[in-house]
Amino acid sequence: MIRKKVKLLYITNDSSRKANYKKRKKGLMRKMSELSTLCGIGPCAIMYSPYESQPEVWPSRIGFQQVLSKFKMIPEMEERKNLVNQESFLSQRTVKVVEQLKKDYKDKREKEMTQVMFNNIYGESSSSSSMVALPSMMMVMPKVILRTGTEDIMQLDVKNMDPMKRKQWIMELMNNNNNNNNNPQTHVGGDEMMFQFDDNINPNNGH
Amino acid sequence: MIRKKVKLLYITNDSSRKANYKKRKKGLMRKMSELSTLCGIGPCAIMYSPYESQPEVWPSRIGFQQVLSKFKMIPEMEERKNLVNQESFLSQRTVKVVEQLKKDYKDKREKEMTQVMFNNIYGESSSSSSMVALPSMMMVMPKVILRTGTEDIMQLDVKNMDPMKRKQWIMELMNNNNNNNNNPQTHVGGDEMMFQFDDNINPNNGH
DNA sequence: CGTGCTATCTATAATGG
DNA sequence: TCCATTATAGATAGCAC
Repeated sequence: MIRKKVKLLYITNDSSRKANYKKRKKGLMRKMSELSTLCGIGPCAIMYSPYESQPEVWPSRIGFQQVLSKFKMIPEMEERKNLVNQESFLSQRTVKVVEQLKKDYKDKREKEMTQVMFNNIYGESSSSSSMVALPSMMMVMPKVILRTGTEDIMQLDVKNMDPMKRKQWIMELMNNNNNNNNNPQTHVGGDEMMFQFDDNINPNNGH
Repeated sequence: MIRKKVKLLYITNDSSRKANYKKRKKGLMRKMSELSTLCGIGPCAIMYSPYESQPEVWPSRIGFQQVLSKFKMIPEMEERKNLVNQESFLSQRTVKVVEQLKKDYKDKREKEMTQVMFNNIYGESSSSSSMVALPSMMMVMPKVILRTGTEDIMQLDVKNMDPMKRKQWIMELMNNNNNNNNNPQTHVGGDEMMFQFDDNINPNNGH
């Protein structure tokens, strides 16, 4: 019998927490199953817990694999471009630079990452050290991922970047946090670039 | 008002199915969030649907990757540290710096990301653009994620980074590929830094 | 199409075995 | 520790707009 409404806090009691976990996991899996049936979609989930040696995977490792294989690490570039612009997460200048980089590397990166992810996950059982089994393309380092928003991820391969672009990008990165004023203008002067960003975003959607 | 208990069958009516999907997806995400909070675990889910151009991913693409990384390969942090060294993904110096940064920001970042994702998901219903409803902390840019291996992700908040560390890190990043020799010295010249990159990486792991 | 409502169904907190 | 119970909190189907 429920005595109180849920307090959304970490359950400190070990056994209580575990019991709660098992109950809710069951409910969660049922919900996923229902959603799958009702709407004909293929959701999947993973849960790691200290209570089980193996991660909970739904609908199954096979189903999981199938869904994952579709997973694209990089969303539509066009959509993101607009988003970045509209919300002014980056200055126009940065957007310009980054967009160019994205255009250059998008397809290549997508394919590589998807493939690597796939291999990475399913190479597990056959090798005790999967890292060394990774495709050689993953050996080139570093990669940099720039988050421009919650879901807005850009993967930039610094190594394979054009030298000029790389320099540009890095300068952008380094100067990004220097200023809090509202001047969106970017002073670009070759090797002496100054970038100014506005950290105070004012979404213009009225809420 | 509910008129009948759910018939667990595929909903043939398109709009009804979509409406059902959205409602249940929201509920599912909430349940996951609750489970995450209550039990301190890191579940993740991905949903493909014809209703959205992008797959729904929870807690985020980043979180998704992080959980996936556990699912598959990443042994322990210590092992990875050695692995990185052994395979010369990064110079000794870079490893050192990066490890320190990870220690400094890991926990903070994780908590923020989880919270932000939760808000993002649940701000959805009250706003046509959930992105702008994100806590202001997400507005600070950029974040940099350094991939030191397939799944080895470090999230560094460049803006909030200590100035010295930021500089250090960035210099490391920029100089990472300069030398395959063992000279850890980095030429740092304040505002007049020189950037050099060596595009020909030769991982010494033999393949 | 989406949002809000609410009667009704479902999940589950606390308990007992 | 696990399973069963049960009353209450929470999720949501159908409808109005």
